[in-house]
Amino acid sequence: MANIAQKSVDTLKEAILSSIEKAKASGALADAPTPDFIIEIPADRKNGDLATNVAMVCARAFKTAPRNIAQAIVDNLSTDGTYIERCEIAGPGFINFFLNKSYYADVVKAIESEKDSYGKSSYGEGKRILVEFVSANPTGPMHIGNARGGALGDCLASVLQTAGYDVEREFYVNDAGNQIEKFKTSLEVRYLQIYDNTIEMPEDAYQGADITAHAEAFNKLYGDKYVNVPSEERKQALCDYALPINIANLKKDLQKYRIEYDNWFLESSLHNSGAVKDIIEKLKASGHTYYQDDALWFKTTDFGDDKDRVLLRANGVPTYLVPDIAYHYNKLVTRGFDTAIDILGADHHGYIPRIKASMEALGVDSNRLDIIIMQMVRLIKDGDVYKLSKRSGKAVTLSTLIEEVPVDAARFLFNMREANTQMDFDIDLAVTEDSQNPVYYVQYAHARICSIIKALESDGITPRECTDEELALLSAPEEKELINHLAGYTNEIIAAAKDYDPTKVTRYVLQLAALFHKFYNACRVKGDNESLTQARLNLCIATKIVIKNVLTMLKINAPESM
RNA sequence: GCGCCAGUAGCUCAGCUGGAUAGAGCAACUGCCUUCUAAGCAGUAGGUCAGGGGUUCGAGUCCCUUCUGGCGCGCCA
Repeated sequence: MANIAQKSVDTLKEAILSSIEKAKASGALADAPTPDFIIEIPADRKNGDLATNVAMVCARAFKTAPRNIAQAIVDNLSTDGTYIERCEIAGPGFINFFLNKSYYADVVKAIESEKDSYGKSSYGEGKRILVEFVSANPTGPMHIGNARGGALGDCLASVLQTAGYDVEREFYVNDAGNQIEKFKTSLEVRYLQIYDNTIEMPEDAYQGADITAHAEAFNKLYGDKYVNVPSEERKQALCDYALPINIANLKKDLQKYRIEYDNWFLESSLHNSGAVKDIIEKLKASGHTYYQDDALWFKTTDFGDDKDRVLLRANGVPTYLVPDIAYHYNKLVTRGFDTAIDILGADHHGYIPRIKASMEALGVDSNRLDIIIMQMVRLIKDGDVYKLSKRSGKAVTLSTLIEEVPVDAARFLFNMREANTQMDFDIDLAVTEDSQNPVYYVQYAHARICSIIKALESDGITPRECTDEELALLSAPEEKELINHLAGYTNEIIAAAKDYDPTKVTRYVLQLAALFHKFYNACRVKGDNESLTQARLNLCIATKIVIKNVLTMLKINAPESM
């Protein structure tokens, strides 16, 4: 798990620090504490491969002009043990550093020796993280927002795994509570309507065609057997029939979308085990509850929420909040995950303070619960907006989406936009098989590399290990930039894990593909110089490994030919 | 009214804890295949970073304010 890019920064930082100490000892710099400074990769390569602002941030502490400090640091700098070839002072006092040839050689060698593992790190220290995402109601099909949440959640889980966390993926099945009651009532009405068409469907019931289909299928199996039994018995029979089918369909659709969960956690299990009742007692014991108007209230205002929330209605029935609290308690305490991540739609953002308050009341550090809010998606087709409405019954479902759009494209496009920005998903773009579609741009780079390797092979040129001197031949700007970008992969994964933002990785691989295409056009692999050909071939292979690793992580195909 | 998210090129969006001349892609225009995949590359053009204040060596980035858009503000989930 070599991270050459990080090593180049770390060794440089040490060298700078000891240079400053040397300068202080000789009196060239004032003997004051050194403030924290950064080493960054400049946007413009003319400003070096690495640059530091150390001289500027020290100006005040050392009471010296930045450029003079920079000069003192450079004068005392020893680059032994670093990847630095030379440096220069520029602008208001930046020190710019240029990497030496062994840096580039080491990067290529590290990728080729680590192969599938390149990019992995131990950043997460094996901490256990539970990522809960989609968790769509089992009362109906999933919609387009679930497609975004699915792609983001699944890829976030993969990123965290790659960064060294112990990750589990989970789907929370709301198979209890009010939604299910509504589901039962809707099924009942549709079933009874088969025998008596004067019965009316309540306005707030599920109007979708899937409910009617369930009722008809149920009727085929049982006929009028459940027409003249008590309502409760009828509803239960209908639900026992339809709910498992719905859950199976959720699983099937998500599998097609390449999402496999470690756990399907049933809300009903929390009721059956008594966990829901327990949690009410625990909350009462915490002293943050009170009775008013016959209802039991949770004083979330004690924890900064803007109003208190009802736990038990006046009729004694718990609100959704109670099983939800029990569920999160189960994640963080019963099962002992270090961190739990929920991915929720923007319409649930008001929910964050109350659920965090509940953890605090129960003595659980609410920082262990991270909630990612995902803004809404609009579906665009033929330049028009497809309005999403679960009510209308003509909502665009996840399964329709992946019938129309290749899964590769859907997963890639949903992973291009950060979760907290609104997004338009353009169906026409997703099905386009040309350069407008970014997923093909990346896949094309991979296929192109495979093709080069094959072409060389048929000319009798097979890849072999290169010496450092041979790899040092990779000195064209296009080659250096490509290698630099390859070197940054591990840190990119770590940054994505740190920010819970898998979309960084998508943009990373897009940039990688662009740099490869530039390299391809500027530098011919096959040539008269055998050493150079081999060095470039090795660079191609390293690039191929990284593209493949990213796409595999995102569960997108990396085709050998296109 | 209050809260959350956003406003950057014609369009879709990057811009990491403040750093050097604000970047990509698409669309438009001009070039590049007798040699490894032209689903590619090179170049041109395109900007008051929504408006206004402030903080400092330095602000797209931080603070205040106004405007615009999305989403919330239930004993629904």
